[in-house]
Amino acid sequence: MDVDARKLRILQAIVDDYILSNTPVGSRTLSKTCGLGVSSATIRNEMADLTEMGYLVQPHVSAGRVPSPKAYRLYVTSLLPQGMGEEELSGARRAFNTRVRDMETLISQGAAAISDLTHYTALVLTPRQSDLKVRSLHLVPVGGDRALLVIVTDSGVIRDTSIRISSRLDAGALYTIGQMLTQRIQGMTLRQLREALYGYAATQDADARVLGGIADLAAQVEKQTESDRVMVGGAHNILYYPEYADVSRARAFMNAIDDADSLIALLRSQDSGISVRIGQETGIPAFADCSVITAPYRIGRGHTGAIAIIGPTRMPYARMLDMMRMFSQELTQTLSVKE
Amino acid sequence: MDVDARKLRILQAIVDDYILSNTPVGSRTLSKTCGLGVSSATIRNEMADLTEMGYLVQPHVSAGRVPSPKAYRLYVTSLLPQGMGEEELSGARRAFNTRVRDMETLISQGAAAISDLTHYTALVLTPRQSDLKVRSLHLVPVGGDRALLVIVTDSGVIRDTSIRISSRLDAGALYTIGQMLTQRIQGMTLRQLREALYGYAATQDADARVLGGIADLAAQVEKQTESDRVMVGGAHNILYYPEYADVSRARAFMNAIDDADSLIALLRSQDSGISVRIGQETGIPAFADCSVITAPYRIGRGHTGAIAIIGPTRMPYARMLDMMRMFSQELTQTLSVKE
DNA sequence: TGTTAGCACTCGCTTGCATTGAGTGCTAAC
DNA sequence: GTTAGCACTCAATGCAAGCGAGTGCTAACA
Repeated sequence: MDVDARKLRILQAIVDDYILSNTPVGSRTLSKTCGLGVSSATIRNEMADLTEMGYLVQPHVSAGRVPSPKAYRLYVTSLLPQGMGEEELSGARRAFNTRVRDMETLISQGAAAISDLTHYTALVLTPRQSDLKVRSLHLVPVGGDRALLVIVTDSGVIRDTSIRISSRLDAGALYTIGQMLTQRIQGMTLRQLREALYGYAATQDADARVLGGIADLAAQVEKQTESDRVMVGGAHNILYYPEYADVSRARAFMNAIDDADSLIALLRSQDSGISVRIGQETGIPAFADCSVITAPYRIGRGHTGAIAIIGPTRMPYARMLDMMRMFSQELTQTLSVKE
Repeated sequence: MDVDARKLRILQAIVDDYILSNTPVGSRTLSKTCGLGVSSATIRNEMADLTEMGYLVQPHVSAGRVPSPKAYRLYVTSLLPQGMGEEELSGARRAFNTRVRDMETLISQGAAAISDLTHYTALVLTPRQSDLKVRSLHLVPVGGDRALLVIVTDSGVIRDTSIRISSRLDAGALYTIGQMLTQRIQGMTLRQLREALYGYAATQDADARVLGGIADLAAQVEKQTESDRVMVGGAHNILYYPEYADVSRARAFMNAIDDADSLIALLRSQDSGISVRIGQETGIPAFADCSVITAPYRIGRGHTGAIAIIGPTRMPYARMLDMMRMFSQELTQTLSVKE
């Protein structure tokens, strides 16, 4: 059987309607709204075909039809209606830009901003940083046996962590050490830096030995550069969707959202462009009834972090794709202008 | 009418039972569990008295009794049963300490740790820092027209923010400026520092002028020191309590949790010790059915930050008070050992 | 005087049943 | 190929009956 133009039109109307209403859509209402000028009976015949082909599902025999994941897939791939108007989009762009001005606020507020603007749960994956080049390294005493390690990279990104130092070195000594180390490591990638630090620790290099906590330092760099971080915003937006009126489903969702590792895997597994994953395609059981829209953003030339929103499969895809595309562009631009 | 010993005993049994079961407790079950060896009829008489006195509430005439906020208040004040055993408590202490080792992790993970261990929603209020004394100030170039400002205080706490600097100063120049400023401001409180910076900006002091962004700097210091920050952890723990099986209640709760200002007010309004606020006492309408346990923690000698948990009024107070007391002690100790 | 057994009564909850109505599939006519 | 008509299905709604946990009251008892 073939999916002809009229079937497509009807399918699109069903998805559009269902996205708004969240109730199975019947043939009668459809005959009025889809604009084909055919009667409900005709629609019924077409719907029967679409059901047989797996695009529609009937909750029960006397209910309307609900789009299947397969229908959403087709819809996203080739049936997207008009997206957001330009004026609406630029409003959102302004709202977004007032909240995300640099890498720092991206990490702390980006997820919140995206979730506020989309009303979905938002994820921000920080860029994998092991390929960034080191520009300089600084040590700042913070009292006791701890110092703040600041690594400035290529794209202005800072990795700062507090590390232990063996003895009470004063600010001047730490500054000198920082300068010294900077000279040695300038231009290395963070990955190389980490390896070099482990090398220093092993060979007891005279200069490096000054820092008692050199191994600690290397370990910190490793931890910071290897493990991506993912920030979640607006997880409880999910409570506004009737699909999650049942608290146990909301709980399952929240638990999945808490599992940073699988979220990272989810965001890392994207292809280079913006992508939509529907239902099972997410690969996470708790998101079987959800869709995930992922978009990359870039820092400097190397790739790449990712942003994502998660919501019920019933999602206004056209709008959300516009939004995510815009966020991605704005972020990439904002973060590379910094350099 | 008098609240004699037996009434107290019965009230305590009712609260204990209700905390576990979340169902109105009847006279029959009570006569078996409260250990007084009296019949249900006697209990009924006592319960009638307690109801009249406002300690108990009947959802409807043929249901058991439910403790009123007044009952919880009495319970917390003078009826607390045995708290946690020492071995159980020290287990929790270990779990907590492996997750919160310093100020930094306190801010980023403290709320998560507390909520995980208590299964309630946890709040961490960062200490008001305007009274901390400045030990040193450092500037680290991070590319472009931005520098990282690190202020090291009295208690090893770091406030770091990125500020704009007018021209491209290299690391050496920034270091010198940092040293210079450190000499001038050492020993000031953060509040004094802020005022001094505004002073510099106004008088065009020769040394300070080097920093084009001095006003920016002052503003940042003000922002960082004046506005308390509150971190929330485990907000969705609330979904595990049947009191919030209705999603609209969960939503209301989440919205209240998102209102940082009122949370800060809530945590700031505590007295010096550990405190329990029940229902209306919280002063936040959305928490009318909740209790909040607040505990202060100290950094150095000045006070103080606060931690809190929020959950349904039906809360195992004895355990939670033990826990919060322990968290508070551990934090205070961990953070002052740092010095 | 305090305690207890007994009993009628209340009322939320569950179960079962009939009704409703939106929506379907099928058939026959256009 | 399209449409009108019709019988059928089934979730949802409303209603009544029965159940049972729990109460208040009264009378008897220690």
